Amino acid sequence: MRPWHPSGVSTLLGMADAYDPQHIEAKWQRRWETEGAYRVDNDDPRPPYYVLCMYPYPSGPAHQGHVRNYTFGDLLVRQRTMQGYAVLSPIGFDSFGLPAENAAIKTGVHPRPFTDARIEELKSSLRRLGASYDWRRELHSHDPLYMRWNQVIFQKFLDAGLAYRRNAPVNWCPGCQTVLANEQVLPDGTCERSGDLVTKRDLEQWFFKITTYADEMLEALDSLDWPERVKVMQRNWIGRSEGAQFALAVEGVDGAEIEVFTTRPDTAFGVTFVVLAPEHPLVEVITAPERREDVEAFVERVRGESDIDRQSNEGPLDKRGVFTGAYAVNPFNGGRVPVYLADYVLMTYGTGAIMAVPAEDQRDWDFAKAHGLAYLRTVAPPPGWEGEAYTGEGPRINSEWLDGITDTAVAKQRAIDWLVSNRVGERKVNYRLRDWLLSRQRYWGCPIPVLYCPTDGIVKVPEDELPVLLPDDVEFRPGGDSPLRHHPSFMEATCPVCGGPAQRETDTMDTFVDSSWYFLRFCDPWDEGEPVNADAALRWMAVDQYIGGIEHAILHLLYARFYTRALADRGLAPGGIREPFARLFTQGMITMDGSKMSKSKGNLVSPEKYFDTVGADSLRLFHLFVGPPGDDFDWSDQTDHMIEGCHRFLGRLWRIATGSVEEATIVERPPTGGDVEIDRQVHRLIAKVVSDYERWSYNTAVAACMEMLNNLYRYAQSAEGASGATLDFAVDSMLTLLAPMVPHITAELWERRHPEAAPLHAQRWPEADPEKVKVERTTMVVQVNGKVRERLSVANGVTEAEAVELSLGSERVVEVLAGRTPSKVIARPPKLVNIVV
RNA sequence: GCCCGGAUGGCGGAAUAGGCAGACGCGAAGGUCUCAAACACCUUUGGCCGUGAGGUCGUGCGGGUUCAAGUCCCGCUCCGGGCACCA
Repeated sequence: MRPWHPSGVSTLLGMADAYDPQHIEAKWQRRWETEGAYRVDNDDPRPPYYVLCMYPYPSGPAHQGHVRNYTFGDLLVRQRTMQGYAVLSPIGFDSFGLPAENAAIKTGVHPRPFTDARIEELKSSLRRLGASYDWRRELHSHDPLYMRWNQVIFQKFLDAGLAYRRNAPVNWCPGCQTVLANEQVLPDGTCERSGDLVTKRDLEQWFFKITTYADEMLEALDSLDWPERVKVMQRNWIGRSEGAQFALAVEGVDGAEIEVFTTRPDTAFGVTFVVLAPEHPLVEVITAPERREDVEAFVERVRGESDIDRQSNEGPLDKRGVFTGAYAVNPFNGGRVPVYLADYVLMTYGTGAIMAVPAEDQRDWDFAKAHGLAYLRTVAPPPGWEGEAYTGEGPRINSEWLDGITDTAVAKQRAIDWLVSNRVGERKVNYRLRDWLLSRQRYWGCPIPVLYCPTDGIVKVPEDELPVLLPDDVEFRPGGDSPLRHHPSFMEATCPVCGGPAQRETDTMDTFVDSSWYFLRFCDPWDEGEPVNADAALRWMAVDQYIGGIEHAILHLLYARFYTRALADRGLAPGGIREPFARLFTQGMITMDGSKMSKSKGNLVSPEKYFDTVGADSLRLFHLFVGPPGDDFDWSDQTDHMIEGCHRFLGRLWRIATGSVEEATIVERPPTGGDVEIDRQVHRLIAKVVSDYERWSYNTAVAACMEMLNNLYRYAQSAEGASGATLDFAVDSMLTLLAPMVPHITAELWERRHPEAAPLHAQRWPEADPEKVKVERTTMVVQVNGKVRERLSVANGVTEAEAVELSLGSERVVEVLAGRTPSKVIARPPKLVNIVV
């Protein structure tokens, strides 16, 4: 059916059925899937493009945050496909994790069927949204095959020393009944998941040596096309600091040396005391007998403090430290300085001991003051300085061979040179980043594939026995102790080395392990010989566009960067692949009354009811239109109205594309000025939408389409009527531009208009004719003293002289000037002339 | 404390390179169609003054640069995020 009556003047009311989103959305979803429209093979000849949204934790039907995330991703998939790329668009589910296990404890339903049901619900939502994936590549982290590779990789890391086990003070969440990585503890000392106060425990735990890559990951950040704030967060988290490390001998204690790390070796002549962390192993060795009682009481008190107490820099400083009675010798000048303990010195950073220079460090100053300790300036403050510690630039003093040097960098270098040549110290770089604690004392995760043998120690489960699966016949009890610890047939094993009885590891892996390499597996999820197929990875990696929430700025994104490198260096992925995600986009959160939507708050707004009423296209359009994709959006009473507004727009699109606009007049005629103007507007629209898509400005792209549609209605309803050819070109162009945003309605309308042509998703992305994008005439603003007084229509190529002449000659300007002579005229043809009097 | 980001009508937001502030949408008011409603459509919609033409003020606050500032500079306020005894 051709939409416009082919001859003469006609009114086309009631020629077509009304817009019925439910019907057409189901139809096209079915068709895309049976056709495999978004399947892509690894030998596809088109240029590759990899789009990935962070795979979701399956918590049931989608919420608005999912809708937003997957709409952005789907838009890009569809647009790049129309642009001629082979687009890899996989999806999977981050299906291990605590909520399923907590549900099991509460209801008795095993996590596996529980999780599988939630996955089906979420998949149904994604399908109803119209998101286009290569479903053949679907991946679940709890799939035995994926678990197997997870375990193989773990063992390779173990062989390489990248995974290791040690006893360490670790973060324990009483709510989750498990340990947490540092990254999972919020700044206020609570668990990022449960909100419970995290405590410290000494436990044997598994770690990944992420610190090996600290420097490389820090440096490579510069090369990533990521939001600057995410890069800043990662830089801070890695926390590189350069300095020196050296030892101070302890007076009267043979062999006892205190290693300190400092970023200011240039101030070492000003050391007036040394401070150890209360947990420092030397404390017992060096404490003087007469100080023992006080020191032990102090250590005991600090041990009982939570991390938060310890890190809150309140409380009187004289109570936060204690004298050990020992003295250390400063190698720089032989100075004898007292050794203190203080709770603010952390055993986990640097060497657990610091040299204190009160004159150049405010903390040390405060501590010195509270304990009546001396200070010695080694950097001369400027004249008239009345402050306390001075951390600025100035000439060195009281520092023997450093005296007179003003440049801090030079002084540091000299100090380090001195340390090295005298063999008392070295240059040293320290990081805030700690190794990644990956073991979890929970059931619903990937088992760590090792055994403990009384004779052979830690032994890998033989590869042909992998994966170590989770037993199903387990009992979930309140209190949260891992059911694996109460499952004899799981725990009892045979040592593959000696054949004797061994005990199986009952800890499972942090679920962030699963998500640290899934994007590599997607490249070839069928490979049965190795976790990552090298050819496929070389073809698709890195992910060209990764899309997800800002909440993963550190956790997931840092772990994935580590894993990619670690796999590459172990030969498990091509060595050239260092960075997993070339471009990252972090979309804003959907909030309600300013706080995050969540099941527990009961403020979820289900997308399902919109699918059932206005349809997925209207909801998608709303999420694209409502504001910049990177900004948060607060859901409110008004939101439904805005969604209806988007639905209204689609209704108008439907009517104009099916030729059922009231009082529209369509004519066949040689092009008039009005026809040409509409044609030019369409080309400008194409150019705008294309550039808006590239700069993540979907809201303005939608606005431009709405404006165009308004113009088309005015055009079609005008007295002169619309040219059928012009209108057809305009409508077809709009359908193409809108296809990535609202795929169902556009596909349906395209099919109705062009039943014999290829479907819309197989059409080429339009290109604007640069000649037609150019503007011929512009409205030039004429200002007098910076105030707009007149608008003149001028040719685009108007010269400066012409523009000035036109402006000064305009009736209105003459009137406003009222005889005054301009002192200055600024002309910026063809946009603006400003006359100054 | 340090580092990022932000503040524009009643609301969400636009202004991409210093050059027409408020695009587009929502809401509101009035109207057309209808027996009525729904749908749809039309008009108005930053404040103040003015019947009108028009004038004037206006982008968190105070200064500045410029012919011209939401945009640049200096100094603040408030909101959001990150880091924080890290030696």
